[in-house]
Amino acid sequence: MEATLCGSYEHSIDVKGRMSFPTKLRDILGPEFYLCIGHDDKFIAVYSPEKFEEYQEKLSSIPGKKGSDLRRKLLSCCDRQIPDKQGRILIPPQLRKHALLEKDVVVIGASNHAEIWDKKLWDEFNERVTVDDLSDALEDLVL
Amino acid sequence: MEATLCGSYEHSIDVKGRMSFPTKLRDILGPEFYLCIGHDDKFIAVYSPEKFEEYQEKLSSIPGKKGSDLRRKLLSCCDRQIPDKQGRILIPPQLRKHALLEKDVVVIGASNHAEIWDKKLWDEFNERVTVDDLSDALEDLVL
DNA sequence: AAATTTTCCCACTTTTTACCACCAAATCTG
DNA sequence: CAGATTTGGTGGTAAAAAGTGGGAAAATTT
Repeated sequence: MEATLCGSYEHSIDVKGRMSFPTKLRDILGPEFYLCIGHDDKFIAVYSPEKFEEYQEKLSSIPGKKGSDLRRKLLSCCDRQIPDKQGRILIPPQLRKHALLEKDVVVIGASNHAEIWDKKLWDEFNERVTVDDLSDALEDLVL
Repeated sequence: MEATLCGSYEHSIDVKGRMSFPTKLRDILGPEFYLCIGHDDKFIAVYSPEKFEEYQEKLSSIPGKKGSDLRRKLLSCCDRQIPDKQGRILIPPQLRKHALLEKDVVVIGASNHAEIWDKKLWDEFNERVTVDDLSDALEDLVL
């Protein structure tokens, strides 16, 4: 079993559109990974090649017009990234726009994938979603 | 069956954010462990890699937006720690904030995990919760 | 072919991490 | 019971790694 992606890391996008990707997450994800549209909020989802493969297969299994529209929409934004020697990646403009990334960003680990958030939006998320609010869901979680 | 984590140990966090982790608990937990948000009070929960794995899998099983919010919220704060040669670990700022850790802390063993409390909060807990108050739950407990 | 954009790499700065040495407390031994 | 030894805890320093800015080379476009 591969290690779990976790933790949060603050970085910033420079004038060239580059951002350094957290070393600890890179160590787990491997030398290359895929940037995709995040589904249930405004962020960029980061998958290892294996996870990306799974993602794609799931997409392919959706039938009809809805399926092909979805594939078009989602896959057209995906981008394979190989960090440079300094561990930086380039954020494509469409994804940057989708996730509303300005300058300061937060990268978080979320078990099988990572997520890139604009810092402001992440701070808002953290204010909006508190551990107390989720406590009912947490009751079953005690080890 | 591995040994039970128990006892309480007073330590303090130095200017660098380091604290020495009790030797007796380290001997049981092993060479590395995970720091996570404590759920039902203000503290840091400490899990062995195996327990953390379980924790993560339980989290992954929660469906829907609530599930992904929960994973985001909780896993973004988790941190894998390997104590240095002196047995010290580094407390990440978010977790320190969550558990309201100032300088003096108490580490307690709680069977399958450990907990890091701010000393003040732990003292308050001990005043608030007495064995007498819990006596009804204790009746079935006689060996 | 010139200019602009993109990619890759170098070097400096800052942060992090690992190690070393000292101090205190507890334990052991004569 | 007292000195000695070992073990655990703390502060500080040095080395390593990560992060950032900038510049040169390659590729692309006009």
